[in-house]
Amino acid sequence: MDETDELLSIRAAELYYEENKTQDEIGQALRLTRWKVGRLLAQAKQRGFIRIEILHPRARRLPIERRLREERGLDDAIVVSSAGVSSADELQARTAQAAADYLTALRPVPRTLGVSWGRTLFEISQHLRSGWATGVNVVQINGGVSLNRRAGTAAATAVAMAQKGGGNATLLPSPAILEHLATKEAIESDRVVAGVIELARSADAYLFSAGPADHSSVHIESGYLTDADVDLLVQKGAVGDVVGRYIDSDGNIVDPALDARTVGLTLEELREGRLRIAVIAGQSKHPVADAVVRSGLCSVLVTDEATALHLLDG
Amino acid sequence: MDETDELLSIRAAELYYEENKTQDEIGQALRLTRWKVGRLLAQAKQRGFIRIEILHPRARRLPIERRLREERGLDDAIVVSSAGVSSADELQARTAQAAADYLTALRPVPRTLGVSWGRTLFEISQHLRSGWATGVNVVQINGGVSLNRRAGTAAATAVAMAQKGGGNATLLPSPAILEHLATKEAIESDRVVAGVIELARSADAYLFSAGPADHSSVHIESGYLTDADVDLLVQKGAVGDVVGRYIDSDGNIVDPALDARTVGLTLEELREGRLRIAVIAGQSKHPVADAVVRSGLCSVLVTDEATALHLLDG
DNA sequence: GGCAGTTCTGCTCATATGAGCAGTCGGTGC
DNA sequence: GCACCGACTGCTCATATGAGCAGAACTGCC
Repeated sequence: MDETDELLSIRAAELYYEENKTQDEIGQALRLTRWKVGRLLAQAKQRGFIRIEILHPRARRLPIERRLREERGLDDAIVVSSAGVSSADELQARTAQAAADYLTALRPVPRTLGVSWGRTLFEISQHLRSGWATGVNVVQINGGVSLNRRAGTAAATAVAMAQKGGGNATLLPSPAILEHLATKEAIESDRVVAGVIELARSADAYLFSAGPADHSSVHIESGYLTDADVDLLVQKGAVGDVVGRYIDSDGNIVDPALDARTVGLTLEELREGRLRIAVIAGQSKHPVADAVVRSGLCSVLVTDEATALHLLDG
Repeated sequence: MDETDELLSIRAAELYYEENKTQDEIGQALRLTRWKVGRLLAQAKQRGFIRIEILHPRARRLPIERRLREERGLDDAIVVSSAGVSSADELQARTAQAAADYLTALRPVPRTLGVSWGRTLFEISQHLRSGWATGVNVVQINGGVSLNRRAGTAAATAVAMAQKGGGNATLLPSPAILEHLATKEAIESDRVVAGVIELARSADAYLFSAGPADHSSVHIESGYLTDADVDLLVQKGAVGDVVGRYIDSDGNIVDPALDARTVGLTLEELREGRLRIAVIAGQSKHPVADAVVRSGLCSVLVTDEATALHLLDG
């Protein structure tokens, strides 16, 4: 296509998309046949001169979703558009909304849903509508957040999801990480705790997020780990955590001793679920998102456009 | 339109614009009739959820051009798109290119073109192609820039335009502003200078830019005015200069004494031209652009999208 | 200059889309 | 309970658009 044609295709595109003229009218204006105009428009599109964006908080990017399914072997992918997003919080909210939508539309409806906790999960629970399901029981799959100053976020998440879904919540009454292995083993052998974990193993679907391995981690905020602990994990290759367990970029446990003191489903147990929905958004989580997807921890990913593109160009 | 329909229209838009499905196929996917799909798409457009941008350095914004003509009484307006522009320089270049395109396409071809000088005009001269016209004579309409360190820019502008247009340049051999009124009158009574000005008065078209009234002014750079002079002009209400003459927001001369020492066409003489093309781009020139358009100094405006929108919401 | 391969052009025809209209539904006021 | 109004639905029909094709024009090569 020569320079003249390129310019003509821009003129044609202006008249077509901004002035809503027909290709025939454009032909008359530019002294071209309407077929030529059609071809110029096709070329303008094909060369990427025309950008069409859907500006809406609920807008998704279907082509990117398809690529994630095809190139990353996911069973499903939900990618929210970041067009017109001004803050990281807004992006997080959009992603949580999309996750809530996905859960609501899920067929068959899971009878038991295993969930982790954290800011993302809490937000999803808030975006779910009452009646999003009928009779969904929610069970926690990893140890809770009792030390957190916003106490009860973990419990509130599971309870809200269950209530709005017309079912019951089963909480895992245990810290996330114990100081001593013996304590952890004692807790897990407790009848109640063991029962919850057993229930969690049998869940129809898992819903979890992932945290970045940096000082903003909830484990630091909750007092389970110190800044120094996290620095050490990062040195060992940690990119983030999933259900409280720190993984490297291949999805392997970084620190087996620490992992042994962590209460809840192990990554192997998690991987045995047939439907494993990860919800991960935001720049800081790009590395964990990559690890989670590459290592097959999730079968379904809900994420934002930038994160999805990051996963695809790796 | 209720919430459900809004969401549906977004889903439909995704399938239509991103997946290139037909409205019929979308209907099957979403369990709607194809007419409903068509209506949803129409509403999505109408509510502004669909944004179509033309990404190209030569792209223009025709609807804004139309509004400028209709609401600001311009004979013509050229508005370059700022979609995908990263720097002020790039925007300036796009605008200059558009001005060059406009000149090239101008019919009837002017036999004599009166031009001012400055960065914008120089850039236009560089963007013009050899042979853009056949036999256009170019005449300077205001005093030159001999004190400038980049000496000869003003002359180079006029000469390049004339050469590429197959005609001759007539330069105005005079400073822009004289220190004493007597000197200015002496210069203007010089046979050569008087002849050039006479020629300028008879030009078929004028092409000029405008400068902001701030310390970045070319008059300061060229040594005709000091920082203090400009501060004083601003205090008196100056928003910028056109052909070397400082105007307020109504387009009136701010300082008649200074104006009397300025060589070249007066604003009244400029206004008598039938075709007066102003090329003004960039954030810092919004106030002058406003004054130029409101006071009818130009009949045609070449500008950028942001400046145009500024003119329209005043 | 002539020839083969390629691109470009203007067409026909099938399909996709938008305008306009009559029937239907759901709510409202009496 | 019923007549009325307005909004919505599914249609017909006219128009706009894209696919595909045959001939024209142009290119490089001998």
